[in-house]
Amino acid sequence: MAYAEQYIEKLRKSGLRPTKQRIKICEVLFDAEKTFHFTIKELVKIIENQANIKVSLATVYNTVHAFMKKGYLKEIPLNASQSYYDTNVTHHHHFFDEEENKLIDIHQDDVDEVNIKRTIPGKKIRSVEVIAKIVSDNQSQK
Amino acid sequence: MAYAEQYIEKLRKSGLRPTKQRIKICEVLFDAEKTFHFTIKELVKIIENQANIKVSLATVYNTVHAFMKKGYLKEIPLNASQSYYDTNVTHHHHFFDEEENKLIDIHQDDVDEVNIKRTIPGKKIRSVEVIAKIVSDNQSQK
DNA sequence: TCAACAGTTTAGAATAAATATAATATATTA
DNA sequence: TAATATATTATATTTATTCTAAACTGTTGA
Ligand SMILES: [Mn+2]
Ligand SMILES: [Mn+2]
Ligand SMILES: [Zn+2]
Ligand SMILES: [Zn+2]
Repeated sequence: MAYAEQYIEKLRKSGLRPTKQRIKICEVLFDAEKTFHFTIKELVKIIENQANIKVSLATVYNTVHAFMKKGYLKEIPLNASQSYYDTNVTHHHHFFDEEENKLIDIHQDDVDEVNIKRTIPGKKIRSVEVIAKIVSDNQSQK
Repeated sequence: MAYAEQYIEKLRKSGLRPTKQRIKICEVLFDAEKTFHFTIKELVKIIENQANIKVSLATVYNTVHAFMKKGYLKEIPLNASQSYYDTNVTHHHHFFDEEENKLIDIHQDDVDEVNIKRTIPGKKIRSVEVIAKIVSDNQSQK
């Protein structure tokens, strides 16, 4: 696996030693063809399914938090019952399908720059995120 | 209190009988000069402070949920550890001050209409919300 | 007016996400 | 490889939220 080097580097840059549990987590998170959104529970399930290695919840939480701090993962605030994470750390926005409970990326280029005319003294904007909630369009066709 | 009528109507429209606990909750939520953002814990504390009536957590949760369902309150997704609610149910956006953990309204007029060029087949957009995270601007003055 | 009923309140239990703990195990390094 | 620092894990704890079921209250129509 030629990717292992990259994972080890990501881990070290996150202040984490490369252990086999953490490298497994990296394989799931960063080896994917595409970026994806996940909850901790889903991540644990993926690891369990594709590995013969057991990783404790605590290790998963700690590793995910370290990657977030470093910017290798993003948290998407959606609802208060559970955290959603994103392996796509580029600046982008989201559709949230309220019926299927699923996040869909909207590329930055697909949203005109959000222009906020108001400012707060002494504060600067660090990030701007758009969440568009979508539902089935049951409009009868004209 | 001339407002009581309005509260009773709001409650009835939400499918709730007007009880003294629920009217108290209405007083806190809808009698304010201004709209505000709150967590359930904060709401319970406000009620405790300004009333000689005890309201259980379950009643607060149930009433808040009924008001949300009816559209008298909105939930603001911010982080997964706790729900934030908003008594401002008009279409608007938010700054989130990451240092003070505080939400600040951005009036709809202060944000140019968000133009999303991408669509999802069979789905329509129900709402679009912008959250701009802000931090102290420690830029040295030129 | 008031009994009967439907709906409400409440304390406490249950659930579930997230975090903390501390003993054991592993990675690093000299 | 020995010594040290760090990681892993099972388990406990914390906390937000929801559920439960018994006691209570608002409503309604006789
Ligand atoms: Mn929620
Ligand atoms: Mn929780
Ligand atoms: Zn995304
Ligand atoms: Zn608001």
